[in-house]
Amino acid sequence: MTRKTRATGRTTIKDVAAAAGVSAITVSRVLRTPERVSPATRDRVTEAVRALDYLPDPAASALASQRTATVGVVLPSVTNTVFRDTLRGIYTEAAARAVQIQIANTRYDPGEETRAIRLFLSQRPAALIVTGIDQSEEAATLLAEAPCPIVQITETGPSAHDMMIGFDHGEAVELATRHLIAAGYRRIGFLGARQDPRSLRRMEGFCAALRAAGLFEPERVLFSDAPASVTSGAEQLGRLLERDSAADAVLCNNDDLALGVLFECQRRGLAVPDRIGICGFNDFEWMAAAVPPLTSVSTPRAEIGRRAMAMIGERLENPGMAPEVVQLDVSLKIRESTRKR
Amino acid sequence: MTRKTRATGRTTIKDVAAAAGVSAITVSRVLRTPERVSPATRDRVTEAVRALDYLPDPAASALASQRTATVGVVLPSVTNTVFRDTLRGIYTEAAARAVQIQIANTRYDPGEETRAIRLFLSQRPAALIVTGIDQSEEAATLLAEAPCPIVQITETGPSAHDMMIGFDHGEAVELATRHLIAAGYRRIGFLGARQDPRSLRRMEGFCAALRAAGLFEPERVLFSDAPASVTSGAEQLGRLLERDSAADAVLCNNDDLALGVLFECQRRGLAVPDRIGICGFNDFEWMAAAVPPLTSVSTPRAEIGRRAMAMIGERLENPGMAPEVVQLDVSLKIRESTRKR
DNA sequence: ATGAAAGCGCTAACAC
DNA sequence: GTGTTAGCGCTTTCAT
Repeated sequence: MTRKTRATGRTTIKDVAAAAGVSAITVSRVLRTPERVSPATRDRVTEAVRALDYLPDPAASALASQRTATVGVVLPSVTNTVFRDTLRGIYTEAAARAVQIQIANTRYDPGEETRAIRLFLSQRPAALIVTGIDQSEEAATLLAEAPCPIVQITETGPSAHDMMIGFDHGEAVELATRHLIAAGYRRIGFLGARQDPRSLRRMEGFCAALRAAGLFEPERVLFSDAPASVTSGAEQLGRLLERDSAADAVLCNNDDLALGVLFECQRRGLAVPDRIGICGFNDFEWMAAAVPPLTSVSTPRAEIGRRAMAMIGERLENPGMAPEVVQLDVSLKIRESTRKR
Repeated sequence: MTRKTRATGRTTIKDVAAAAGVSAITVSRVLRTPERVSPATRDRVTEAVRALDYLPDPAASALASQRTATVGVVLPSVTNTVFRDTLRGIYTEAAARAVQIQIANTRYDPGEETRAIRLFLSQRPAALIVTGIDQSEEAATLLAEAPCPIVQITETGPSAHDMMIGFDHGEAVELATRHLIAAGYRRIGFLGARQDPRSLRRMEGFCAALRAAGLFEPERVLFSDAPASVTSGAEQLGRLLERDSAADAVLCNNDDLALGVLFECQRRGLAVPDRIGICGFNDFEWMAAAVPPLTSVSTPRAEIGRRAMAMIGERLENPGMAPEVVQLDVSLKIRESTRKR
């Protein structure tokens, strides 16, 4: 016995092959391309797989085929409700296909994003989903050369690496701002939290709409360093009113802030919508349930996740496909909080 | 040239070895156990790794070593804020260690949970994190025989598969219920959403506390089929008041429901806390910011994630370690919503 | 401290 | 439609 062997105790494809009286490659074919195997053989193999409770080793498969069934998802945050909804969409669609999801959390740091992309690519993912359009130069190069489908989500823009699905953040906020102006508000403030690229583009949409109406006033644009929260929304309303005690509406860069603003108005006895109008962004579930119901920009977060995954699925089935770039619509949910009398 | 080769274009450990003038195994050692390599060799190899921009192939490594650096996390939901916070804790701690996270979303289905555990185990994870203590018999067997550390999170209980970290859900709600009784409420309702095992144990804690005080009334216990939401909290308050128009407090099985109850009270002009007392569960950020601030049971969600990951790290470094079972404390945040005059 | 050889479990390539 | 053979890139084992 000079043979050395590293027995792992694992049930392997050879065990199944032996049990079914075929060769290993036939088992492999039954599992991956059953249509290329005769029905009789297929049944025997299937039965042996079940009898032995065989599960293929994904590492061996990845090594041999240079492919995995893992889709890497690069997100700036796993905490943020926005991405939570997108993730839900991704998981929903992934469940239908035989893919695994692996998430990298970059904490809004381009360096971490680049590292995550490198790491994912070293694992030969089936596809990659990355957030936004502001990758570092290095990351952009990696993505350009990547041998797998790439979907950029959340935002659309020029020069897609491959596929893209999202909406125009600046335009979405312009829409909301024009609504506030049309509703009769004149001294409108903007409350923002973390300044990621999409927040900034939303702020720009706000400024553009007000400038067009001759109502822009930079001191009414506030950003806090803290991540968005209900508490910080309340605080920021206070700061806005210190700067302009006659401010009559706020566009909140997200709904946590809007809820905080509502509470602060209740605390100070400021009537919503007559004294202060409130508009949020994202249309989280509580906006419609609040008293009064709060106007918000409804964003297709789950749909982005779902369709990103669906686009990947289609591409994997049909690699020749032209890369899609999908621009989704947002809709403004006008509710009582901006119905000034 | 009859040799057939499946050139992948990838930079491999052999390329690094050649560049550094050593053998492949030495490169492997520098990467995994640098202390066993002489400093001079180590430097040459490190330099070659950088020069060639070498990243090891995790699939090849997994196959050869029968190990991966992936920690599988089995969660009933990626949507629920509770698990979002736990995930944040897991990612926070994982960033410090060189592990990847892979999440399986079971949608509260024991069958899917079992399948997810089987699938993870077929990938030889570095460790597994599973939610709760109610695994199927099959899953329990798999976990018992698993060759890697296991942490059960969110809840503690008897017969841990291995390690455990969580808190006692029944006791947490008993605490809150006793507070409501002590605050002077007598006709207390319970509002619940999805009936997962932990929700049920919380409801039992509620019932136990009321029975002990002679105040239990089954018709004041409500569960909805819908997942927890602000909207459903508002609806359920309505249903509770239909059943008992003199109900004077609600214990909400989570904070989304509590927020909905607050809004419904505002809508109906029911004074909080004097006409209706409100207590939530989890202490989400908005509870303290609401008007009035809402009492809630603060649960250590992020800490559970963080420490679960930390326990895994310690165990991987020191496999002899005795399995820890950690029971964390919850604390009741008493706020104005239960300060009846 | 370093290396040679073998093998982890699977699939690509080619043959029949 | 099925099988043979080699090899994916790494690490284990054993030797020096």
